[in-house]
Amino acid sequence: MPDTALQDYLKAVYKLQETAGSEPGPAGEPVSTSALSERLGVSQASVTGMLKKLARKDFVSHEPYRGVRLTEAGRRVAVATIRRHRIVEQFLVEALGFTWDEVDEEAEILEHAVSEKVVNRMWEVLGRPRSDPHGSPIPSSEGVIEPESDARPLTETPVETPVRVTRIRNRSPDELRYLGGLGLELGAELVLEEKAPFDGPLLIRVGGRRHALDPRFAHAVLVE
Amino acid sequence: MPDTALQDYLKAVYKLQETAGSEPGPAGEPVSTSALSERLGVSQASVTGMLKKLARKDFVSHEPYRGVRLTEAGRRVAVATIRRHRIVEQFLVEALGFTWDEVDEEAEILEHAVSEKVVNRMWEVLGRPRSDPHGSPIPSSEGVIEPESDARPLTETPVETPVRVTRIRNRSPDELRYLGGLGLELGAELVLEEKAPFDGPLLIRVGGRRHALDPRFAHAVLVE
DNA sequence: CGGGATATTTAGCCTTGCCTAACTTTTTCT
DNA sequence: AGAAAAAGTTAGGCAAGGCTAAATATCCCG
Repeated sequence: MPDTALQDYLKAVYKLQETAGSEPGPAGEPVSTSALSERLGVSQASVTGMLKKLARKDFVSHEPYRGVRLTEAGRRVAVATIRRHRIVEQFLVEALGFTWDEVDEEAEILEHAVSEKVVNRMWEVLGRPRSDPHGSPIPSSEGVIEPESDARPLTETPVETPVRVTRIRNRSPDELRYLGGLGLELGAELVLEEKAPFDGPLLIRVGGRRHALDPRFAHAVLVE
Repeated sequence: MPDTALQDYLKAVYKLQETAGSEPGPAGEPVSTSALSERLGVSQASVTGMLKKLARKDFVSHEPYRGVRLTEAGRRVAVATIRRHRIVEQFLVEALGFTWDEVDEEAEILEHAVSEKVVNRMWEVLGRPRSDPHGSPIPSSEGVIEPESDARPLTETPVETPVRVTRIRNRSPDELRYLGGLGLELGAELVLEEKAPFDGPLLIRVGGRRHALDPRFAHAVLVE
């Protein structure tokens, strides 16, 4: 695909706006050059260059020195890319027997190669799933993302109350395998037993077993 | 993928060596710059440039003004690319419900995006097929291509002898739909009723129906 | 408020793969 | 054979997307 880079940048802007706790799009928080540089593994100068191009094509609005935000057109491209990514992931797991830790890497490439026709067929064959193997919602072909009920990071859940894992926002195969090893899979029941004062490890109980959980992981685990 | 162009060139050299009736590889017929230019839809100058690069990397041997042939390394890359292409095509038809005329285009892109792991899983899920939707053999993962029994072009088959369609070497969706409309599908029985003297249309009978067949199509239909 | 630290942009360069135009080699045809 | 045609190569450019180094904005803190 010729616009692999373009899609990757827009997706990164989208996710960073989202991470900032804002609606990705013209109204959300702007995203800094350095954040994009880090996320994409590319020099800041390269980011600036690409942002100018994206701004010229009206996919982002760029105020020099103050970051970018997606335009409506940019948001559409980003969401379509995320849709392809998540459907491909789900397909790799459900139809081809991959494990959840292997699929992000593969999908990162396939999301740029798979046509709308192919991805829509995959989605049909899978029975029109609403989420991917990590519990992330699959946007509709019209670009709508169903809001996630009331899932919250494990770090913000009350102590001694049973909750269920609904989503795991983590892309590292190693870390996903580690979490899976603890029994932290989608749908797993768990109880938060002890929350460290500031940013220390959490103590959780999953399937009768107790584990200490690094807060960085815990933040990526959404429960309800 | 970074080496999309490289794979496309090597695949084209492979197919052109093969078309010349020779074993693709160091021993086969050399392929001309202009043949590659036409097949790849790229200027002759561009072909020359790329051939120099491929020669530098030892994927082809290039005698200036006299064409190129694949080295053993080049053959391996070409065959692996063809394997991915054909497995993807078969998968699109068998697992995703595409029709045989739609899949070449899609596979042309996916062949560069799909990892060995993914393509091998597809092949397993399909039940280890030996050929693709057009009857073309799927190379093994070691790069071996089973020789096709004694399939011959329809143009070289004796008159009034029933034969069976084993392969259709044609990539144009329009033409494939046209052939399908005549009943010329894999496995179809047909009889060649009349062969024009030099290069005129053939008269064939398929499933009780008689059709005139342009010799260019007829050459692409292999039978046994 | 001023200045150093940090973030961002600009300038200049590289590689890929493509292009056209001009030149050279090979082929073909009389 | 010898010239015209065809095929192939070289030269010079362009757009994409990267990079580093240098210049400039912004931020933050004493």
